[in-house]
Amino acid sequence: MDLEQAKYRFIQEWGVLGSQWGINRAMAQIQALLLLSPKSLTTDEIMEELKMSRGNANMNVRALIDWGLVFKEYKPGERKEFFYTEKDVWKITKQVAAERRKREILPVKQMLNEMVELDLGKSEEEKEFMKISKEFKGFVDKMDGALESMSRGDKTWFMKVMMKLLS
Amino acid sequence: MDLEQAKYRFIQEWGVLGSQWGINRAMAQIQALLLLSPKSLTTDEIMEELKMSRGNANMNVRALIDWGLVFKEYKPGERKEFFYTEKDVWKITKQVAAERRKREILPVKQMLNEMVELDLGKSEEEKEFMKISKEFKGFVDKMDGALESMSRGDKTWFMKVMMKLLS
DNA sequence: TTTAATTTTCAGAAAGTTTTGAAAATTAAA
DNA sequence: TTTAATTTTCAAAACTTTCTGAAAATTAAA
Repeated sequence: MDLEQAKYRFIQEWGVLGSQWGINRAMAQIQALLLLSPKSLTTDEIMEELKMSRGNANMNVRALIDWGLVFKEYKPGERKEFFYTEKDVWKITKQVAAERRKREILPVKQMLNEMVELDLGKSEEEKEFMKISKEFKGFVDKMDGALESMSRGDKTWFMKVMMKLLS
Repeated sequence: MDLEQAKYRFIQEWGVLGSQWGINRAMAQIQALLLLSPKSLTTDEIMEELKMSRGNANMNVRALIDWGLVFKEYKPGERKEFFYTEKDVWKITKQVAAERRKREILPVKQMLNEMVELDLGKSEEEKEFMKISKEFKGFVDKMDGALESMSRGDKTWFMKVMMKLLS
């Protein structure tokens, strides 16, 4: 297997993983390409390497920038924009955790907060609803705390929350 | 907000969360419905409550059973099958972690194992490829170890692996 | 200023996923 | 055995997401 084949395999696999995690394939592939590239790349190079349209490349580079995973660079004498990615896998993880927390956990927390405030509990069904809502709220709050400390990079706090979560 | 509205909101929100995590909406909604129900439900009740077709209900109940999250029950004198779900949120989490690990992490681990075995390293690009592959392999292996101990329910081991991951 | 390079946007097309509904298969009661 | 209830399957339809490509907007060199 030569570099081209290996790169292709890496990028494909990363794309599949991304799509299973709610990150679109093109976005994951662009990130993989930038990860493997020792230098920053232009939109045209991304298009060429990944065989995708300008629109697609542009939109997904923007999305990666929004996620705080990719950065723009200007080179002296060059008109085009160059893109590079964060390569520290732990920083990437923290960044993704922070973003997903904001986008996904927060709405669920909000919903559960509304639920536990309700004054239901007459019927069997209502009792079950309140019970599950409370249990889930407790869990989601702890999980969120763990994620929050993780994205803050506070290891001690993270371990503490994890211990609580596990007990 | 009465029970019906609250239930509806809970189920909808759970469906959205599911779809962001690669679990399809119907599957997440069925799980939510069963979570909130104090008794086990038939396919017809699921269809009725969630306004979905028999085919869809059947397929997704099967999928939940495959994931080890839902169980079948036969009631004496009843012809129909009744379904109920695991309600312990921590057990659910472990189960999901175990399944996703099997389905998603394993292929990536395998790919990375192939990559680090390659004998590349002449050009700058090849060096970068090997470097990133090795770093990612290290990270994914540790993450996988954490997940594995989590799904085994081995808290001590989980904390140990997490400590390593964080340092 | 023009002009040319580059980036962004977005409507429509393509691709992918989910859902339906009805027919086929299975199961168990009569 | 029938017969009827129930579950499963799957082709086609509906829906959702992603992608393209060309036009519009922006940027900066000439």
